[in-house]
Amino acid sequence: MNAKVSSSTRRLSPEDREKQILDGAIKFFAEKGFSGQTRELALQLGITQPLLYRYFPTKRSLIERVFDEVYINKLDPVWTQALTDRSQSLHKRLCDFYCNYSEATYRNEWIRIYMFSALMEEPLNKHYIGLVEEKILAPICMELRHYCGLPDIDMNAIDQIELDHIWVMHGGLFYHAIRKHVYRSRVSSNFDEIVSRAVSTLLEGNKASQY
Amino acid sequence: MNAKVSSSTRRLSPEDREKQILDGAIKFFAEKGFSGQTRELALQLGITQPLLYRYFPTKRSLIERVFDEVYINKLDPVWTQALTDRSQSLHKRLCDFYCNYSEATYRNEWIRIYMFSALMEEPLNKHYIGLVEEKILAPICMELRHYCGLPDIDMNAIDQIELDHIWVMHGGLFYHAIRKHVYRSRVSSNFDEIVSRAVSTLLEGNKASQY
DNA sequence: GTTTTTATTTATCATCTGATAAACTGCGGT
DNA sequence: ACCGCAGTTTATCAGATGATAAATAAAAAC
Repeated sequence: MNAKVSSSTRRLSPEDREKQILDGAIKFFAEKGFSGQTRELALQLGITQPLLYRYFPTKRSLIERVFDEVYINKLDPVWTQALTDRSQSLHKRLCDFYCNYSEATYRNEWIRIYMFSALMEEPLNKHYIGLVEEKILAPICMELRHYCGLPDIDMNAIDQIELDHIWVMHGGLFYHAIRKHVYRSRVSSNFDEIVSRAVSTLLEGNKASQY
Repeated sequence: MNAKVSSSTRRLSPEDREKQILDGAIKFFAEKGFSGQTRELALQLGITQPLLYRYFPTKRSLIERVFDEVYINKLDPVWTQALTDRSQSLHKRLCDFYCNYSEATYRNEWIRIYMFSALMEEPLNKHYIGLVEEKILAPICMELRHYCGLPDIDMNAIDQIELDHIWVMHGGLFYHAIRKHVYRSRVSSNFDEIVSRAVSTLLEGNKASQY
């Protein structure tokens, strides 16, 4: 009558099983947070709980593999280089950048694990913030100055207020992803349009205001 | 030699003890999240764990009291009314509003508990978002239209794109608080200045771009 | 086809954790 | 000074939870 159900209890190669566990763990911890229990994760994977410990010595080690997997190479140097390529209009550069960037990072698992890890004081977060300020926000500050006809000065001279001003747009766009994946609100699906308006507002607003 | 240490084991009136537990629970859960343990909370309060259960029948009930305590009456109707008072400049109205609003809500416990509860799918969050859109963002949309010389139309006609555009500034300012209290980054302490710049950028940027 | 290897499961441990009951102790009333 | 009420603690339970060891079974080796 019931042929042995194909999927669940199949024997996998270690590589496949490890990958399956890791992928499942990403989804699982993104949903439940890191206090989610190993038994529930195993159930969701269709395996027994002790099998997890064949591939990962501790729950903590699995969580750290999750971090590695989710946050490696998501910030492509090509995008950040393109930010400073003045042969394109700044509007286009910023729109292109945020479309690429959001594609890679404004994803359900990425956003939720990021917020969980930040609340839990995981070092991951502080490291990433430093990267964002250095590779994205500071360059945007410089380009915005140039766009507004202000003198270029040394990168080091970018002060906290100026950085925080750019953070408002950057954070505002990031917050769109928070609303979608953390709050699970209904948000406009046309993110490109949101980006385009935010960028226009930033550029025209700053040109008009001239701090 | 050791006089009985004064503070810890003092007998309190039920009202005082309940308040002490509630206040302690707010700080505790804001820090550790709702998976924080009752024994650790009790230790932090300088009382024993079973005493918690004299004042709150379950851990869950304590958490719900924490929600009540942190989120009641933090959105003063006076502020939102002031948003639409056209005898003041829109710039001043928005700055005043965000200074008041941030004073009340961009606090460590508020922000952290809010993010924890959102990740945990607590209904608190969705309720609050609805309030923000209705009482804050939609009115701002209307005022911004007026400021840009666009025709006032029915509130219902505000579409998702328009709302999401305002969300970028609102979320960007909120994100400043996330950076401070969740990421624990160094942020500029002069929040009024950040608000003023963000508001100017929004107003001038939209006037210049005219969607 | 038998043996060997190893992926997977069953059974189990030690500790943690929310919750309860009984014992204890400080304070007010008489 | 004694008694009784009520705030607090000690002792403890039952189920949960991360982790381990032994048993099982499926694939590989011969």
